[in-house]
Amino acid sequence: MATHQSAGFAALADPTRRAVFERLARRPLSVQQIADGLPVSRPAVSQHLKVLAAAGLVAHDRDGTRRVYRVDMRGIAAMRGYLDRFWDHALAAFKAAAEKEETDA
Amino acid sequence: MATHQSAGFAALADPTRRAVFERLARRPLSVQQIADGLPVSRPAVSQHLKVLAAAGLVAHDRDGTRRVYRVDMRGIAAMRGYLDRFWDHALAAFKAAAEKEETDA
DNA sequence: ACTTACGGTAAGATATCACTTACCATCTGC
DNA sequence: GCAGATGGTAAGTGATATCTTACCGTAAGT
Repeated sequence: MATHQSAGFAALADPTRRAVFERLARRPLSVQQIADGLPVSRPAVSQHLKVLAAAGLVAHDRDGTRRVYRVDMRGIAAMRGYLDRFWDHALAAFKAAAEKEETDA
Repeated sequence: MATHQSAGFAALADPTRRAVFERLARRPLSVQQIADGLPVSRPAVSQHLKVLAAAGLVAHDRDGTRRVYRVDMRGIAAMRGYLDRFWDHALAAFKAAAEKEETDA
């Protein structure tokens, strides 16, 4: 999973798909409800949800024929973990460089 | 910048480009050095670096005719900030749901 | 059983992306 | 000034992504 990061970043790279994700973050919605709020067709929304689900960023519950989608924390956690690694590393390198600068001066 | 998140996610969505970024995280490298360690041509690396730079994920210093690229913390910070918003929100919603579940039971 | 609402999937068109080779500009050292 | 090294950019190509319409399956209500 740690080597599979493409899915998450690719999922949030598309503006329409990120809009879907952001709306689900506000509150769970059905497919139709998402489509109503966006300038794309319902099948397009279904396809976006498929990509988001594959990245672990959304999940859904059934309610009759409806599917209520919601954000899935696991995907967010994976992406945060990936970025945190580089953040920590870059921060450590920055601090080391700053201290070296100070010692040299 | 906060509404311009596509650049960062799109930049890290491509496996080759993410490989470039990860190598720069280990240590600063010239364009040629990056290309030597990857199965793509040097111009391809230049193009990837352009995308990463536009997303604020890398920067470079001059050393004669060479350009030594390094990671730029600002881009990482922006992406972390974006994800953290959703993380905090999802975590709060999860806790609220868990407590409600407990109250109902 | 029939109708309606909901939503996933297929097929196809257009746009965008990542890569290549070719070319050009800049800086260094002789 | 010349030669070599370094790297950005242009043009073209093949692959991929996103969208559309059309179609099909499933669940609920009458």
